[in-house]
Order: sequence, then C-alpha cells, then structure tokens
Amino acid sequence: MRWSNLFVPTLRDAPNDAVAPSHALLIRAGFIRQLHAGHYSMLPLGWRAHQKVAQIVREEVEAIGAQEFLLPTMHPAEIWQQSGRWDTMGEIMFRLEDRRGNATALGITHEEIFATVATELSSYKQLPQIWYQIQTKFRDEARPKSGLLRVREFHMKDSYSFDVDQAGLDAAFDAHDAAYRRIFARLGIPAFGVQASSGAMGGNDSVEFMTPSDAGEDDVIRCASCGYAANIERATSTLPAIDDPAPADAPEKFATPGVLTIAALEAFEGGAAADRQLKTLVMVLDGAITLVVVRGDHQLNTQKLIDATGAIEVRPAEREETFAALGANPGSLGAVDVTDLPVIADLALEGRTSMTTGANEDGFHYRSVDVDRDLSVGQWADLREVSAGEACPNCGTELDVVRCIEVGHIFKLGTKYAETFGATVSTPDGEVPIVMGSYGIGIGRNLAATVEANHDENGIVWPVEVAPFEVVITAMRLDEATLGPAEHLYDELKAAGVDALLDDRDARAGVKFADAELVGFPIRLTVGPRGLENGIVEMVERADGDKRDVPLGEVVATVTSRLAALRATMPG
RNA sequence: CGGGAUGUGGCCCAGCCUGGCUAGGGCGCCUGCUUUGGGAGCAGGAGAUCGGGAGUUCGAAUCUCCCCAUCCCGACCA
Repeated sequence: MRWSNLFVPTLRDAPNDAVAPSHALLIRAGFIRQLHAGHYSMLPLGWRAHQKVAQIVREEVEAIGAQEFLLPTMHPAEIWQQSGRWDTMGEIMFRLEDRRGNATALGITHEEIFATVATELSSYKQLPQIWYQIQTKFRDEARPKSGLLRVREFHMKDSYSFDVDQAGLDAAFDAHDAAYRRIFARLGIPAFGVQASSGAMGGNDSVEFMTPSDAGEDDVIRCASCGYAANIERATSTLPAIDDPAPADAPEKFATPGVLTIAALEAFEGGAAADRQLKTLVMVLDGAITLVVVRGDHQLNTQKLIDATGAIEVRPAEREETFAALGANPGSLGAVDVTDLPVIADLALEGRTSMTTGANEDGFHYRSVDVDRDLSVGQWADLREVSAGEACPNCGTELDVVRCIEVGHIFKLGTKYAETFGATVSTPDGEVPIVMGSYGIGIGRNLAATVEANHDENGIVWPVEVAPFEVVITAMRLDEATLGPAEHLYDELKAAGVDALLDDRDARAGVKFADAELVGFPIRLTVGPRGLENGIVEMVERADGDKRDVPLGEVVATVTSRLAALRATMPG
C-alpha cells in the first residue's frame, strides 16, 4: 500500500472533547472518527488494527477448539421474553418494531440465540462444544465515553461453551481463562483477572480481566502481597474486631437537636463514634421501600445490594417516600422496631451491641441499640464497599484500589439458558440440560486499551501484531533514484510476508517522520540519497527509538528478525 | 438520570463580560515561485447559516428565553 493512496487524516491537535489518551490518539492518527455519541467510523488504519485484534482473538479461541458462527443481531422479542431478560435488561437494550408492529431487539449479547441453536445438540457424545462469533452488539449506554472504551455499537467476540456436566464447564472456563491471558499478552495489555459480580447475566464463577487505566470505569481492590483481586462490587476485607460495651436492657432515646449526619453525631455530646453508629438507608427495590443498614463509617455498594436481593431497579427513596414510611426525615432515621418494612443489614453489624442510630423522630436518636435484639433483620448480606487501606481477607495486607478498564469477562452460566430453551442431551443416565459458560471480549475496547497501554508523547506505539502496518518505508525523495530502491524494498518485504506501507507522499521529511510516529508503526525505514550513496537505509524502532544503518541487501533479513523479536517480547 | 462545562470554516483558538463597518489568527486545503534528512518561506486564493429557534434592539457571535448536541464527574451498565 502506498501512503499517497491511503486515507489517513492525521491531525496536529486533538479535538478538544477527546480526553482519554487512546481517544485523542486514535483520532489524531486518523484511525477513527465520531459519528455521534458512542458511534465511531473505523477509517482504513482503524479497521486494519481492529481486524488484527479480532484475528488474535480468533486464533486464540480456535486454539481451544472454538468454532466460528455469525448470528443475527436483530432478535425477536419472544426469545428475550422467554429468558425473562426482555424485562430485566431495561433500557440498555435497543428496541424497535418492524412494519407489522412486532417487537424486536438489537442484540446486546447472544446467550439466548446460541442456546436456541444448541437445542439441536442431542447426545452427550456431541459435547463438549465451544461456539463463538465476532458480531456487532448494540447497547443503549446511558453514558458513552472515552472514545472506543465505552460505546453503543461495537464488535464483541462472544463464545459459549456447552458441556454435559460441571467438570466440563470448569475445563472450558479454565481454557478460556488461559486463552484470554494469551490474547492480552499479544495485545500488549497488562491485564489480570479479578473476582466479579455476574450482574444481570446470572451464574456463579465470574472473572473479569482488568487493565489499570485512569480512563477506566471500574474500581478494583487488589492485594499486593497475596494476589487477591476483586471488583469493588464484589470485594471484601477483614475488619478489626470491635469490643462493644456491655449492652443495656433496652434502647434509650435521647434528644439530638440539629444533628443530621454521622459526623455531627460523632461530635455531639453523648453521641458515638461512626463505627458505633448504624446508618439507615431507605431504598426502593423494584418499587418496594426497604431499609438497608450499614455501619456508620461504611458506604453501601449498590451492586452488592442488587446481587443480594435480585432486584432489578434500585434507587434511593425520595424524601417524601421516606417520611411517609418512617415518619421522620433523613438524619433521624433508624430501623429499631421497624417490622412493617424489609430490613437488610450488612454482615459487619452481626452481633453488634450498644450502637447509636436514628429514632425515626426528627431530633432524636437511640443509644444502647442491640442489633440482634432491636432490629428485625430479614436478610444479612455483604453490602459495604471496601476502602483502600483495609485488610486483605486472605492475608491481612493493606488493600489498594486501582482504577481499571474491563477488557474481558468470563463466567459460568450453568444450566439456566439450557433449561429455558430446552437444550438437553441424552446421557446413559437420562436427559440432562447442557451446562453453559459465556465468555466475552470487546474488540474495539481492547484496541483502545492497547493504545492506553502503549503510547508516548509522540503518538501510538503499536505492538507488532496489532499495528495497521508493521513497517513504513519513508521515501525521502520522489525521483527514480530514491523511489526506485524504496519500491524495490517494499516489494521484497511484501514477498517476505511483511505488512509494509510505502510513504511516497510529496511531503517534507519532518511531516513524514512525525506522522509515522503518531500512527505508531513498529519499524520505520528511511530510504534517501544520503544512505543510498553508501548502500544503506536507516532503520528506526518506534518503541525505543533505536536507530541503525542496514545495508540494502540485509534489510529484509534484519526487519523480519527484528519483527520476530518484537513479537516475542510483548508484555503480559 | 443528577452535577459541571462547551458549541465560531476540516482541526485548534481569539472575539462575547462592555451589542456597531466586509467575524480574526494558527494548522490544514488550492495556485505559483523558492526550498528539501525532523511538522519550510514568500505571494495569491477558496472555505462560516457564529449549534438551532424565538425574543430584545435602529443594529446580535455578543443580551434574554426555549431546544439540541458533545464532553467531564457521579449514578447506571454483559
């Protein structure tokens, strides 16, 4: 390919709404353009890199035996109604009607569809199977952001495993885990696995692959000592034991005029330290007012509440709803003696006594509250959000919080979809539902994550396997004396299987060099009269700036060996 | 959805507060000449409903109201 024929609209300045490094660089280097929020056009360089990411993913999942499909992205509502997710998916799913008025959805994922196909599996002898596709997904994200990192229309590789039993599922899961680690290594993305909430998908084991980045949107709790790592939606920690004073016989109500916050009650004469208080949150779970109680110095993690209750829609109660339910305003709320509303309490409160909490009467609190005795707790659950500095649940080391991009997610579905859609196989012991697993990886997001992890002040530094071209040949003049040898080199490299680009633009050297660095080709060859006089070209490596003169006759051998070396040294 | 910010040629930005000739600069683009190993110089040129609508005014990029879009933080989210 000749650069003079390639559409590569590079920009000296990034559009001012591109903030994340990958976003700004992919635009500046001419890889992508935005159509509207969350929808991007892939330009020729962007599409090449995108396809290279997809190819790596394809190779690694095929290496574990996966077979490629292509399923429709428009789905009839019925299939989603059958699994129950037509309702539970909420607004994330784009919905439309066809001309007959039939409800239709744009696929956000394909468990239902693959499970339907899997109904044709009839014997355990056909298992195991791993099926996958690389297909457009549509998600009506509330807040698309950071370029390709969070979009509403994107390609995802989603694979599904089908096994006769749990042991088979475990094996398929572990195979995907290993395949994903190889994928991230090849993409130059330093990713690690964390325990995750399985969210709306259902299922048990759930591992998200994360890579640290300020542009991310997940917080991960990590232990530097033992390797414990979990999404903050799932993470736990060990709390220091607290010795409560001997409990009184009954709660004691006392006046607390003007005290509306945990902090104010700490400072109040006769108040209590935050870890001796109960924080009562009034939440609405699928329309039902519910009291959620955590320790005064703890934060509720909403996802944990959702996971614990199975609720679909969760929101804080309005002030009016709260007053109607408890007869008091925020600042004086409590769960003591509340029996007409569900009460869910955090595990950290089990067995606590002599606590202080609102009395459901403005301006009054209770002290000497015994949680087990005075609260009608209907459900105990891990609800509190772990904070940095708390102790690792495994080894006690102080935990860190790391902002991350989720680059992959694998989890065990079990038999839910197989049962719903009747995907069963015959075994010697009778008919059993197929045990499924689900494994996703976003192509565009990983492209962006690669850039997040591989760039410098001059532009992108592509790993060899993802670079839109592996080598750019910069022709310093366009006369035959220079362009001739440059073209010859280009032909030789192509013949040797190297993905090369010939920069034959009528532009100044500085422009060509700067563009080559911005776009991020791993290797650049400078072909100009100065070197040709001595029978050499200059070779520059993007990653470390290493320059060397290479005799014309050795260029192909040198380039191919350097490319091989660069492939082998990918981090991961 | 809550909070904050921004919309001026393809990109970056000035002008707005304090209303006043043909809306200005840089990059990019076109033409010519010179130049040619790290984003060239000179000369000429094209390109704008100032996000949209309504209003105030003799006069609106500038003031007022409504709407839209985009970005950031949060909520939400396989």
